[in-house]
Amino acid sequence: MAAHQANRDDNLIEDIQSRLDSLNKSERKVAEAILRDPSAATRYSIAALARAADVSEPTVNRFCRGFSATGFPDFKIRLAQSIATGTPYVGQNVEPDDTVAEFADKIVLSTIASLDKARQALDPKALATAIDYLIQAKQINFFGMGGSAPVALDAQHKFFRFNIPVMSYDDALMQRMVAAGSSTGDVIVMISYTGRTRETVDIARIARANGATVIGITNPDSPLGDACTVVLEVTAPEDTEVYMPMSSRIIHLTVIDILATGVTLKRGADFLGHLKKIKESLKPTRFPSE
Amino acid sequence: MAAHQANRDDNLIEDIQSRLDSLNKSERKVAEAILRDPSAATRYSIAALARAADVSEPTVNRFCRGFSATGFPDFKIRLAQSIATGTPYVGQNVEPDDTVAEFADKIVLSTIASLDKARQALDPKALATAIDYLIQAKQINFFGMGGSAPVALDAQHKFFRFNIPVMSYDDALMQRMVAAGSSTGDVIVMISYTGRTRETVDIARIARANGATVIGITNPDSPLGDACTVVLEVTAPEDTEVYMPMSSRIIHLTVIDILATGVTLKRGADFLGHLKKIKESLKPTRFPSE
DNA sequence: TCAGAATGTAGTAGTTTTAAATAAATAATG
DNA sequence: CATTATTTATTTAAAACTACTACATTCTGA
Repeated sequence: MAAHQANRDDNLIEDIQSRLDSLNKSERKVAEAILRDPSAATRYSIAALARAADVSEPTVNRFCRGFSATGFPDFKIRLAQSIATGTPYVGQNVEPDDTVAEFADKIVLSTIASLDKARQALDPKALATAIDYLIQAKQINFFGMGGSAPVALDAQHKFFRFNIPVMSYDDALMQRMVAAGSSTGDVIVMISYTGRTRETVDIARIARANGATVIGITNPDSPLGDACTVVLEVTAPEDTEVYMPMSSRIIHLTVIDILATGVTLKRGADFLGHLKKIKESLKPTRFPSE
Repeated sequence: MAAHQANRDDNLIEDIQSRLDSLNKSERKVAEAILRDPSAATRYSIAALARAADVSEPTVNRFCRGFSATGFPDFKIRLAQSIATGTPYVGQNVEPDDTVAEFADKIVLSTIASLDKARQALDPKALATAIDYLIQAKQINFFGMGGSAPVALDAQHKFFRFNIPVMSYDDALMQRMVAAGSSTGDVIVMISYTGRTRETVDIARIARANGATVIGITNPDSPLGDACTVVLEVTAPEDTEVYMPMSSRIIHLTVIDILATGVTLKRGADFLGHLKKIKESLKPTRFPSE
């Protein structure tokens, strides 16, 4: 039952952009006027927007209905909602001559936007299944290579506090060895943005052949996705322009947070005491909080 | 008349909550009606909201102006904007009996909220300074202990692609040794959530005594903050209830992204070719993207 | 030229805002 | 302590504005 309910708060601005081609002359003028400065558009009256787009008021109204709003005010509300998440810099990439303040904003906002997308795409059922496996695990291993290695390490840190044997590996050889030596009751969490690294897929297959449970934090339509027991799909943004993984890792980390929280909750309240003890063990190493 | 002002894109819902006490009877009724279901409030007309709050229309209008809106429609827009970021679960923590879907949403939304806060708090000037130091660095070292170790590792991965000698250390002893062996032209980036770990502060002092530049990604009002050449302040949320660092790491990573992007941009366009080459070198290890 | 779609005009219904009037609350005075 | 004055809060009612509907006009392509 994937059945993710009605994409209520889907991003309106992106919607407008993607439908730009299929609009007729006047409506495109409206679309362009809005995209020129979306946040200003939320403050316009229908008359003001009509003037800005150089069309008549009913055209604006028709445009709004075209995006399944009941009318102009409703459209403005939806536009406003999509702005907070949907970035003031409408899906704009970092430009070479941006100021520091500008590109810093762009980066943070695009990260926020991808988190929001991930939120809508995450499947609670798959998460619940993954959490169940983790709770019952005899031993947990996090595998991540390259850019995903830090994510795996982070997961290790988090789960270490749970008193379960947990390790992370960033090296294909070690991963292969661990996978080969695994058995029923072991859980291996594989973190990969593309899900297309050959080694990774091999390793997942080996682990499963040995009876281990493999949880994938990756793209669901990938060879790795197919090889996993459960896939936590992370259809992350493309990150195409910049040649570095950016938001994907952050989404992966957030998924780790969710898993860790799920385990904590399911373990029950007494367990919180254990976490507190660990936290307090760190106190002597710190300066007092003035 | 309260001296509240110009908190432009500060979270309106939080604002309303925090000012609840300082409102008079009727206006509080309005506030409560809105908080009862903020997203419904965005769809109400002034008459409907007045009825829901059991007051007259002008009262609602005055209420809106009290929150520095020009009127009711403007207020609704701002409310709508703050809903996207400002979480449906208005500042709520994860509860033991939340469903998976619920707490997953809460975690993602609170992460989004802290990113947005961080965005407003980040100082572009400090960022620019840090980027300048990084560009001129002979060598870069990222130091992070415990929960910040993965962040340091991630930074190493990112900066490795820049062709600068870069390392990361998660171990206090190694950090101390590297700091002791550092000299002018070396840049050390210290990542710490609290900025109060004794060791960390020591290490920063040693490094500076040797002429190295120390960039701190940490709390600015901390001993570590004082010991740094530049501080990138990250007044992260408290994460108090759950005994694990959550959003703080993510903000740290985002700051790393910003620094890396800044370095890329300042290095100029020809440098993008270099990044592309690295990316392409990974192709043979992958399954084709069908 | 004509059908059909697209766009615009003008009037109407609906909503918000303003301004003046009333009610409530607080302070001051006998 | 009661009564009145004064301020503050709230509403009623009218004015201003905004968005919507129905119809007229203008385009477009056959």
